[in-house]
Amino acid sequence: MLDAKRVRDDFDAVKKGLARRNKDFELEKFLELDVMRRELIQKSEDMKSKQNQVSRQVPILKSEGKDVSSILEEMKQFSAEVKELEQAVKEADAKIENFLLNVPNIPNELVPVGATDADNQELRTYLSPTTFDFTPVPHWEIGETLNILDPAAAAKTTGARFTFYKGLGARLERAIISFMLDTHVDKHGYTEILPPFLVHRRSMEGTGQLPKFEEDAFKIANTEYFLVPTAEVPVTNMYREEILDGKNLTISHCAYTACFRAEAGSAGRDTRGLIRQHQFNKVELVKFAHPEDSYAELEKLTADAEDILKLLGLPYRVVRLCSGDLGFSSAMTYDIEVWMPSYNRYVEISSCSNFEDYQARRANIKYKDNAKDKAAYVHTLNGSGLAVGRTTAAILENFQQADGSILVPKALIPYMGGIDAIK
RNA sequence: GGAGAGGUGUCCGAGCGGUUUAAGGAGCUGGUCUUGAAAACCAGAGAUGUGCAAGCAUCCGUGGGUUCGAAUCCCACCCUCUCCGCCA
Repeated sequence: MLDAKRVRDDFDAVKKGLARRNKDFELEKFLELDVMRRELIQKSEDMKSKQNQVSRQVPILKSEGKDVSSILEEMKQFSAEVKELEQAVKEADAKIENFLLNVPNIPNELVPVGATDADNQELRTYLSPTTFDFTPVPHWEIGETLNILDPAAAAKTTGARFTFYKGLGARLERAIISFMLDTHVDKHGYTEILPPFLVHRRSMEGTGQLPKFEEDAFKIANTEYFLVPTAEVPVTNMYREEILDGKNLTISHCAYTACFRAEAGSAGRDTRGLIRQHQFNKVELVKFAHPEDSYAELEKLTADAEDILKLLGLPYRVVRLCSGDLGFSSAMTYDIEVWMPSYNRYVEISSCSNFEDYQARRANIKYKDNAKDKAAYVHTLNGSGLAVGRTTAAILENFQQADGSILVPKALIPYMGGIDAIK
């Protein structure tokens, strides 16, 4: 969420920045609420101050043997008024918070203004789209032919948008998870986390999944638990309500979790294959950085995610999301898109974002370089490193052979127990 | 799931209705002393809101309540620990 003070003091700049999202957020309403709130605060605090003064006098007067009953009687009424005002302040606070929760982050200046993903800015490509001297087949067909994916079985046990991985399919998915984690830990210097797959409401709010996107989340019936839509939620909220030692920044974590998404509003899209599932595996990268370092860290994080695709030999490109495609909490996002032959286009496999202090303010994550410094909000970043199911799909499609077999990328062979092809 | 104990500042820990402006100790920061350090002594130190500022207000797990006044009393919830039960 945005800083109320910043919106108030730097109103025109904030309004201008947000205008690039092609939507009016009616910030003027905020100003009204803000004035109202501060008036109430002033009044209520003045009264509380008076109340405290009188209350301090009572024991003194009593010890002097004076009669205080008339004071107590008078204060009874006063106290009731204070309570009313306190309630009004609370309501005003809630209104402001509710308003700000519905205002997205201000896009970085580098973010191109645009409406849809067509306006995203391509920054670089790696390798050329894969060519075949035979007719390639989509990964869902490969999965069926090789008997390594079984969505029909999942339909029986669970429903649409789930799958069973079988045999070498399961092995491949597991190999990719291990390969990604090992690479990020050993080569890129991240600290591995294996978090809970369930979180409570406060965590979902801390990272901005709620309240705006409740319909996208799976909630466990009769509880306040949600299935994690991404490891970003538990890993970022690990540090909620903390003041971190600035010396320990940048903190870099990588985490594997299964991810669960309701995919409300995606009905009929990507219904076949591994591209859009209710449950999928992902290795996530999360960073907590000094504000002045956060954009350099975004470049590093994106490069670390790209490195996985390079090591696997998959063609991809990197785009900078335009303002219309930019996520609600993000100030700037790079999408990494892998070449997917069945789609005959690039498909998102990672989304690397700098949230600046937007998440940190909501989750109350601060840092101090020295004991005497004033605590300031950290910048949070995250990105997929990478989506595992989509990586499996990309490997099946890009490395398929004329005989229907799949060549296992060199980097994965050790993780496959030496198996170099799936037949 | 049952029974019990407990959550106080960076940490340990006292306080159980009004000089608490949260005792005391450790650690931390600065200073004195010292060639330097240690020790000793002195001083300082949090967060949030509000205000130009001085200041004021709030913060003792969380949320309510009682009271002129709550860390302290009452209610609900959360979490931790111990024992029992169950369990991968």
